[in-house]
Amino acid sequence: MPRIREARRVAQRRRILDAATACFARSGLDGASMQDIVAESGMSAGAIYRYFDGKAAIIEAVATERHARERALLDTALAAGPEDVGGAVRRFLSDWFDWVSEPGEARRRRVDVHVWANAQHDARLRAIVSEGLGPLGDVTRVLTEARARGGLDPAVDPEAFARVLLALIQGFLLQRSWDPDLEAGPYRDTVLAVVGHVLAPATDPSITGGGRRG
Amino acid sequence: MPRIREARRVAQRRRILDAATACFARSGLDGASMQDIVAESGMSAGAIYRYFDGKAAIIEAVATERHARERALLDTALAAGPEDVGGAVRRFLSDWFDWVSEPGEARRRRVDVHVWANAQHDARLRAIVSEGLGPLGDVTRVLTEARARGGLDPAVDPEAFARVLLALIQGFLLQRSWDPDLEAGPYRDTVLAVVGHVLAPATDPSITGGGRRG
Amino acid sequence: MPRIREARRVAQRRRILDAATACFARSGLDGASMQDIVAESGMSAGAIYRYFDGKAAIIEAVATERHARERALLDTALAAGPEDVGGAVRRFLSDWFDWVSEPGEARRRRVDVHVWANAQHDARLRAIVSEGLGPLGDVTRVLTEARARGGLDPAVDPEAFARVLLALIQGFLLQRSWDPDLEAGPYRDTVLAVVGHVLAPATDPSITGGGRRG
Amino acid sequence: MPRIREARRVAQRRRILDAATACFARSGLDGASMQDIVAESGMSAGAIYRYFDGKAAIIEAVATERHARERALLDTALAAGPEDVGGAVRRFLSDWFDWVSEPGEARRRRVDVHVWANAQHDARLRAIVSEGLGPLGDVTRVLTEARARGGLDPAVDPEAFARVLLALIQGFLLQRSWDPDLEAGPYRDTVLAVVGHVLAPATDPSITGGGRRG
DNA sequence: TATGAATGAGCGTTCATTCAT
DNA sequence: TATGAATGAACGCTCATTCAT
Repeated sequence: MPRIREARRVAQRRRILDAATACFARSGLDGASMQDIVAESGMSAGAIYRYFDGKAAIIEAVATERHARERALLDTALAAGPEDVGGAVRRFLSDWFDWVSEPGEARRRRVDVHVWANAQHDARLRAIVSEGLGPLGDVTRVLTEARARGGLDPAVDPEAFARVLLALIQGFLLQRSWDPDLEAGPYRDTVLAVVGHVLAPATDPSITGGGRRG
Repeated sequence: MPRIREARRVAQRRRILDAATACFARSGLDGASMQDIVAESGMSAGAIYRYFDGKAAIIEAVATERHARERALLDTALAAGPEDVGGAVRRFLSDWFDWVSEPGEARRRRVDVHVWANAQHDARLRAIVSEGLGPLGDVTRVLTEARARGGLDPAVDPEAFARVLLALIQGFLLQRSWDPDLEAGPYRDTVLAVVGHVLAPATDPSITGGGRRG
Repeated sequence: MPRIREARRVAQRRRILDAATACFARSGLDGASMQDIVAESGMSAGAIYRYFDGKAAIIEAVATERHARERALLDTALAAGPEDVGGAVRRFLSDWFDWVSEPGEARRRRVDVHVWANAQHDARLRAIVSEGLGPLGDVTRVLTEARARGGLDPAVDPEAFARVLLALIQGFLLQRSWDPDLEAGPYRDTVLAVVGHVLAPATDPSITGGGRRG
Repeated sequence: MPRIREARRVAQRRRILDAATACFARSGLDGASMQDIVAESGMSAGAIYRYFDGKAAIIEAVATERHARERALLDTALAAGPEDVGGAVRRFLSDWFDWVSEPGEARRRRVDVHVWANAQHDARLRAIVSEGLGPLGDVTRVLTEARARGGLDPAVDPEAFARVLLALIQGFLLQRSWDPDLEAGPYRDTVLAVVGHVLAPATDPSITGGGRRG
C-alpha cells in the first residue's frame, strides 16, 4: 500500500515543517535547536532524521515552501502577458497583500527574513531565494515588452522597476516583522498609488490604490 | 596619559569591530564564532573581553555603527523642514545611494540583513533597529506638514509613504546582498522617478531620476 | 517500559554521583572540573547533562546525599523522645561513629568539608546544610524537655549543648579528613565520657564511653 | 634606606593580605579571582606579583596568618605547664572565645573553613594547618603528664581529649560561619561545663562555665 | 519504523599570570 | 617599582547527529 505510506510520509513531513517554521519564527534559524523542533513536533529526534537529512534540509524545505505560493501568484500575473501589465501588477500586489494578511501568515513570514539573511552565505539557500527571484527575469521581460506597447512609462528601466516592486514587498515583510500590528491597507494603497503613475491606467478601478495628482 | 589610553581603547575597539563586521558579513551573526573574530582581529580571546562584555555587546556595537551614518543623512534631510520636502527626499536618496556605493560598503552592509533577522527575537537588537527607524515618526510628521502645503500628493498617506521610502532602501540592500554586482544607478533613478510623481517637482533638476509620463 | 527507563535513570545518576563524589573528595568542589567527572564516570559530557542541570546541581545532589543517612540516624534518636535523652544521645553517637567508620566513608566524607566551606557563600548549599542542621531546633526542644525531667544537667543550655554535640561530630570529620588514619574509637569514647557527665546515667552501660571520675 | 623599603614591603603585603582575606571570606578561595583582589586592594596585578609568587602564595600567607594568634594563645596556655592543666584549659578557651568575638573576626574567620577544605588536597595548606595542629602533640604531652598528677580524669585518653577540645573550637567557627549572629557566650559556657567535669576543679572560679551536677 | 540516550566537537567566556612601557 | 593590557589554556555547557534497542 504505497498510497498510505506516501500519505503518512507527507503528513509526517508536514508536522516537522510546521513545527520547524514555528521554531524558526520564534528563535531564528540558528537559534532554534533540533531539540526545539523535536519538542514542538512531538516526534522523536530519530524520527525526524527519517524524513529529512538534517537541520539544513529542513531549513531548505521551509524556505522553499515559503516561496511556493508567492510564485503561484506571480505566475498567474505573468500569464496575463504584456497586454495589460498595469492590471496584472495591480492584481498581483492586491492578491499578495491579501494573502500575507491572512491569520498566522504574519508570524510565519518572519522566517523569510532569516532565510534572506542566511542566503547571503549559504549557497543552497541563495539558490532557493534566487529561484523565488528567478521570475525577476520573466517580469523584466514582460515589462520590457509592455513598455514597448505603452503600458509602462518609457523613462523607466524595466529591470530596476521589477526590483522596486520586489523591494516594496520585502520592505513590508521586514517592517511588519518588527511591528506585527502594522496594517497592510495604507501601505498597499500607497504602493499602488506610487507605482500606478508609471503604469498605464487601471482598467479595473476597484483595485487602484490612491488618487493621482493633478 | 588618559589621552593615550583612550586612544588605544578606541583603536582596539575599531580593530575588533572591523574584524567582527567582516566575520558577520561572511558567516552571519550566529555563524561567526568568537574564535573567528579572534583570528580575524589578530587579538587574543581574553583581550577582546577587555573591550566588550561579550559577543552580544559586539553585535550591538556593530549594529549601532551601521545605523549611525544613515541617521546622520536622515537628520540632515529632516533639518531641511517641510518647505521643500521633494528636494529633501531626492537629496537624501541621492546621498544615500552614493554612500552605500562606496567601496567596501556593499560587503559591510550584508551585516544589516543579519541584524534585521535577529532583531525579530532579540529585544536589544530590535531597540537598535527601532532607533534607526525612530525617525520614521519624524519623517511622517514632516511629510504630513508638507502635504498640507502641497508638497505631497494629498491622496498619499504620509506614514505609509515613509514606510515605502524605507522599503525601497531596505529592498535595495537586500537584493544587492545576494547580487554584489547590482548597480545602484538604475535602481536609484527608478526610485526617484516613482516617488517623484507624488512629490512636488524638484527645484534642482540635476538630482531628478527618470522622466515623467504624460 | 517506564520501569526500565526509571531504573536506568537511577543507575546513571548513581554513576555520576559516585564519580562526582570521588572527584570532589580528590580535588574539591571548584577544583574538580566537569571533564574530571566525565573521565571518572566514563560517560560523555553531553550524557551527564541529561541527568543533571549542571555542575551546581550535581554538587547539590552530592551534598543532599551526604546528609540523608545522618538525618535518618538523628530522626531515629529524636523519635525516642525526652524520656531517655541520655540513652538516645549515646546511641546516636555510637551509631554515627560506626557508620562513618565504614569502609570508603572516610574518603566520601571529605566532600562534607568542601560543602561546609562553599555553604558560606552559596545560598543553595547553605539551605542544604541548614536542612541537615534543621534538627538542631528539634534536638534543642527535646533537650529542653528532657532537662525539665532531670535528664540533663539543669546548668546546661539546651541549644548550646546541641551545638556542642554537633561540633564534636564536625570536628571529628574535619580532623579525620586531614589524617585518614585517625581512629574513631578513642575519640568516640572521650566524647561519650565528656557529654556523659551532663546527661542522666546510661541505662545500657555497654555503650557508655569512658569511666567516671570519683 | 633598607628600613623604609622594608617598612613599605610590610605595608604592601598587609594591604594585599587584608584584601585577599576579605575576598576569600566573601567568595571562597577558588571563587575569588586575582582580579577581585586587585580591585579590593586598589593595587595593580603586576604590583601584587612583586610581593607574592602567585595566588597560592597569598592563600598560604593568609592561612598562616589565621593561625598565628591562635598559636600564641596556645603557647601561653602550654607554658603554664602540667601543674594546673584545668586552669590552663579554661583560660585558653576563655581567651579564645573573647578573641574570635572581636569585631570583624567573625567575617575573617570564614576563611578558615575554606583553608580546612582545601588542606584536604593541597599539601602546602595541609602543612600549614598541621603546623596549627602541631601543638596537638604538645597538648597531648602536657595532658598526659597532668593526668598522671590527677589534673585529668584517668579514664580520658589525652590525645582524644585534645582532639575534642579542638573539635569544640572548630565546630563553633563552622557553625558561626553559617549563622553570623551565633553568640559565643552560651556556647563557651557549655563547653567549659562539659570539659570541666574531666578536669580538676578550677582554681579561679571566675572563668568557670556552667555548674556541676550533683 | 520509532525511540531517546549517547556522543564529542565546539561554543562563549574566565582566569592566573606575564611583560612592555 | 608600578602599571594594566595581553595571553591562551581551560572552564561549564550545548548542539546536530547517530544508533542500539
